[in-house]
Amino acid sequence: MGRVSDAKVKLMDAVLELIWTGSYASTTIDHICDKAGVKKGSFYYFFDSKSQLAAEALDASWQDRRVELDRIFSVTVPPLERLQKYCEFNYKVQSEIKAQYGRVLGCPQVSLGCEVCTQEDALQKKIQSIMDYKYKYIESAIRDANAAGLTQVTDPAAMARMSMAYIQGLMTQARIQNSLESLRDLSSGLFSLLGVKSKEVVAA
Amino acid sequence: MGRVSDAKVKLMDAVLELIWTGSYASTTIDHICDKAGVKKGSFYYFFDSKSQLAAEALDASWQDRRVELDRIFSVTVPPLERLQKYCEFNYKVQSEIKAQYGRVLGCPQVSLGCEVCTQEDALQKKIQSIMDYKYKYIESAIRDANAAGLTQVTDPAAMARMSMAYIQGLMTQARIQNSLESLRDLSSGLFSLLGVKSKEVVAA
DNA sequence: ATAGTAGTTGACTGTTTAGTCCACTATGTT
DNA sequence: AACATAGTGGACTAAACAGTCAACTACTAT
Repeated sequence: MGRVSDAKVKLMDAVLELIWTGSYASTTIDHICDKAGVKKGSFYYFFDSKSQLAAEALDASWQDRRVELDRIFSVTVPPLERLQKYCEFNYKVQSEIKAQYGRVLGCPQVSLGCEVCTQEDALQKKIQSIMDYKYKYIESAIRDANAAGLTQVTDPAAMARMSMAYIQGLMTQARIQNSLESLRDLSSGLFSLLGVKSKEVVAA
Repeated sequence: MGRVSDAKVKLMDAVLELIWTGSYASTTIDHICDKAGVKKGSFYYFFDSKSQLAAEALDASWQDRRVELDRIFSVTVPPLERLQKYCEFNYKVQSEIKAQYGRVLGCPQVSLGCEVCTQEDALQKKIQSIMDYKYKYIESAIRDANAAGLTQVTDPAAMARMSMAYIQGLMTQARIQNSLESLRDLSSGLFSLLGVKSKEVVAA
């Protein structure tokens, strides 16, 4: 009953794009509404604040991304190949983003998390929980690689965080430098970190 | 001639602290002036804009940091020990920051660079140039390690960037999680990345 | 001691911002 | 057809914001 609307979706799309191509604090509610083609009255009809919108948008976007990660990290794929594919996937995403926006934009969780962690508690917690999911993909792949005798990682959880730090670090570099170069060969560093020789990876 | 002033220094200190503990865009000129105990008229007497102030402050702060890095990366120190000391230094700095502010704040260049790179060109270039200096310390240590037969890194420049990505990635994680934990053992991952066995490091 | 100058002050402008409010409109349901 | 209701529009307020300016003050070189 009543009229139907896609304003909510439009606002969520707009806020993500504005934050990613710019920053959280520089993204105003007016900008979001302009970009979404939605009036402020409608904004406040659906959301209480920018941070609530951002949190919901982040969550929705993560639900989409999750599907792709589940495919990449399928347990039917050999563990080191999962990591290899994940590196390639990151490169692919950033290439497409650069083609679309003319800029490498890096990891949205890192950029946003880094900016708001001291100021927006609810958002920070949302980002933290998304990151925790991401660690689990890597951690599980490492455990499986250990089980297959491909690695001898003593603390897979800690190594998963290190691995993500390495990947996210290069993604952040890529954003700051606006260059895809350092992302081309993401996996070789990752495998060094895991103590895997390149030959073993090719074999796997 | 005329009266003397420390307002410029106070403004530079204030802007760095506000950006680091918060973010660039959320730091207003009024906030900076309040924190520095300086009136806005004086701000505009010394600086044209927030971005100019930030760039000068960043540069001044880098000149201080440089002295410490020159000591840590002294060529009289064995190359792998330099890297070890650099990791320990990063941990020490973040510990002190956490003791002072109640938060881990990570690397200021990364946080700021990540936030402003799509919006503030002059600032972005300043940050880029500081980062380029940082890469050189690592790169040189890697070359020296190669020469000493401690590593066999084929592209020291690329590996320096990877190494910094790893360190900065963990620093960013530490900021987002507000935890020093992942920084405790920064060096072991770094040495894995470089293909060095821990025993060789201890020996060095 | 005083003149010239570097630096300070606070009041001022206009703009952007978040957030409110309510009359209005479109749509599914009966 | 008309009612109930989900969603819209736009005008409004108050606060925060960047930036300006001219009168003022304190210092130092002579």
